[in-house]
Amino acid sequence: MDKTSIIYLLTTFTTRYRDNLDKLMKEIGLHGGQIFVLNWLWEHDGSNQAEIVKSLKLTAPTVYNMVIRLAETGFVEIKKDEFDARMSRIFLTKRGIDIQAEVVIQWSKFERQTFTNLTETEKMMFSMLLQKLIEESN
Amino acid sequence: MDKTSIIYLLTTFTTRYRDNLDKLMKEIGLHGGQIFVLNWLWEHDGSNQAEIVKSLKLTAPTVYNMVIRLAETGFVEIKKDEFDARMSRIFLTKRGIDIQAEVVIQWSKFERQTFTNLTETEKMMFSMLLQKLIEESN
DNA sequence: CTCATTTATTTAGCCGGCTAAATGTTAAAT
DNA sequence: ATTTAACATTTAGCCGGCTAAATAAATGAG
Repeated sequence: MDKTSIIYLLTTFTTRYRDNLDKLMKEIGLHGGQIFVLNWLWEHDGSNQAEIVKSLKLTAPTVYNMVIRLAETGFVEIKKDEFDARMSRIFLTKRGIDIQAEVVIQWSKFERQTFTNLTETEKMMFSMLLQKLIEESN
Repeated sequence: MDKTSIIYLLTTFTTRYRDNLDKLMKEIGLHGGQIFVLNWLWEHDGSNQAEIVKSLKLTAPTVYNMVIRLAETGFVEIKKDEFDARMSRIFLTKRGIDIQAEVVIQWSKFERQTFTNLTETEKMMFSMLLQKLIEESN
């Protein structure tokens, strides 16, 4: 349980990581989590919340809040489905579409910044290990 | 920006990771973040908040809230410092001391569970890469 | 000694996670 | 046709992060 333990390292890293993501996205008027919702919508405009929940492996209330905030800031619009009154569909606004270019820039800036200290080989190794770590928790 | 991107993997993993930690610690009546505060106090009983902030690399309000909650649930006690009225010192209660044994058990259970899919070599590799990743962000 | 600065904590408010439980709607079973 | 089950969303409330700004107390400069 000392500070060089892998759990300690991981916890420190994950906190820092999310914070850095947030800071970079804040520069273009977005919050850290929102880009994943947008990223899904860029390929699946008009999704309902349930699809986003499934795709991002988050819970309904989490996605609900993110969608609401994206709507409040004008990146998406929420419309009731005409056939199924239970669900609503999320549509990108012009702003939601246009922001993609900026997100791509920040995204790659973030990736570069996060992995500066790693060689390309190390990065691939890290990616491979992450995949193994994720697989298990399914 | 596709789903196999390393940023995606990392975000998925970090979310899952924190959630798993929380679930395991909940079993013994603690929240995920609290064990790091306790872990510091087990070695530095009577610290003030500022020391915890520095040690865990978090912000003052974050630590403040965690300490308050630990006090509310009876793991620590907060006492005003006799010489410096600005600060208070955090002392472990009997409960705060006794919980250590259980935390150690959950901690190692968590580590085992998180890294089941990795060989010992891979785990060391992962740890080494993490250290590199953390160093940079200082 | 006084006043400005630093230090330690607290308050208020936001985001991204979560669980539990309430609504409302649709689909399925009998 | 009615009742039950499943589904999609919403509400309420909590934790762990954060920033910005308010207190309050101690320290340092002159």
